[in-house]
Amino acid sequence: MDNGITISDIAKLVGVSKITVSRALNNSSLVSEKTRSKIIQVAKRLNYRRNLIAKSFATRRTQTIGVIITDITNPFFAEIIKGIENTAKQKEYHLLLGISGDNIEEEKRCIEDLLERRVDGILLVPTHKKYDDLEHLYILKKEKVPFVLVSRHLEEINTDWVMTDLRKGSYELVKYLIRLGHRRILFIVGPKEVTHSKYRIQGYKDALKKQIWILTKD
Amino acid sequence: MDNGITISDIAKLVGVSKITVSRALNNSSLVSEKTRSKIIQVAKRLNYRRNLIAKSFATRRTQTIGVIITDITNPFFAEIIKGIENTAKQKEYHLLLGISGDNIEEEKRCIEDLLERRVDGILLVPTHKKYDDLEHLYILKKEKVPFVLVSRHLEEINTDWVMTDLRKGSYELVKYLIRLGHRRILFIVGPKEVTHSKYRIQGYKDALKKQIWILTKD
DNA sequence: ATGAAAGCGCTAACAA
DNA sequence: TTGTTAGCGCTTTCAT
Repeated sequence: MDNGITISDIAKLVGVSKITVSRALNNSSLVSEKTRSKIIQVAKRLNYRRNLIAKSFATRRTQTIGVIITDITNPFFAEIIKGIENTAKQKEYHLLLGISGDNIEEEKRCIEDLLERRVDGILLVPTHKKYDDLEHLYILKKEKVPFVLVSRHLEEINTDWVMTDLRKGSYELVKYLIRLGHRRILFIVGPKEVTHSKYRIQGYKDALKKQIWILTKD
Repeated sequence: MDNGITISDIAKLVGVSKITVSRALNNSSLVSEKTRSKIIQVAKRLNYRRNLIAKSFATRRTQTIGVIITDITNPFFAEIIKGIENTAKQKEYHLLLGISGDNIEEEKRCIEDLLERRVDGILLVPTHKKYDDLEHLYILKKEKVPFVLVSRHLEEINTDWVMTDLRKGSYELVKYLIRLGHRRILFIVGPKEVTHSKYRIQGYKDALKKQIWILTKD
């Protein structure tokens, strides 16, 4: 599976210690340019490939962030993943993917999995189903796992979150229709106990309240 | 980040050796039921969580498969990811995600990343752009990394691959139109140097050759 | 600028 | 059934 070359092999060939090889390969300033270039040269010749598992084990950091979404088939989330992956890549981070299927039990399992795998942090799109069991999120807080909620915000959990401005979105939408001259606007939303729906309805109402639009046309 | 509990802690508390704890937690039959239940009980009490990094390091297996796709925004690939994740989960495997952006250099980088992270295998949707530099795939072969090509097949690389039957697909498509009575059928495909297009054109021609359809109607 | 020793948390191989 | 020893490949700490 791997070619089996480790820093020890390089160290022997170059005639230095493992740690010097490690330093050279990690751009530490504690290595002379001469030894560094020698080391890098040998590393290339042997097709050395760092073992990130060993590194993670030693440093206790995985350079990995776990991403849990409800449904990758939803273009909205696909787009989000794309964005995450893009900036993660720039920071040399990797993505461990979990799909909850919008199911609370599965969501919990995903989180446990990611913790076992020692991700450095978690991005979570929580289930949209109503649930009162927030234990898994409290665990994240308690164990100081950095995490941010995506696309849904839970009042009870004090953590960072990102979300589209739904209220403003539907406000703009309705405003647009009003400007076109429409007066009787039917607004169809999802289940009204879901916060998303509430925000949207709010925006709808906002717009209706300002029927002023009809007159001003900007 | 983690709660810091290791099998050593459990071992001390229960009064057994680490390896016994390890065995108990891994459902080995080399532990008496009595000790096992004691161990599991203590593990639960301490909120023990296995360190999969340490395990991977020791066993040299990560239980992770790398998936490289060109574009997650494409519903076709999103659907594929969903399927992969679904069966991976059942086998207690995890997905490390790479997005190549349909770019050969990025594809190479993704592969190198996954190898550094010591994935157990790779599923690759290769770039659809024409390229002659297959070095990275040869490396996979040489180092015996299990990998399978998805949605594109490269003649030069002797490996497993999965793909939709494009030829049959467009054959069915055209056959359908013919049966409806259409005679002059325009067929629009992508760049014709892409194998995908070739297959589709082939299916188109297949159908035209059998204009028999018109008569038989099944 | 370089190195020696220890350790990260687990499992493999061998004993008992 | 249980334990001992060693080791996975790297980094950390402390010397030199």
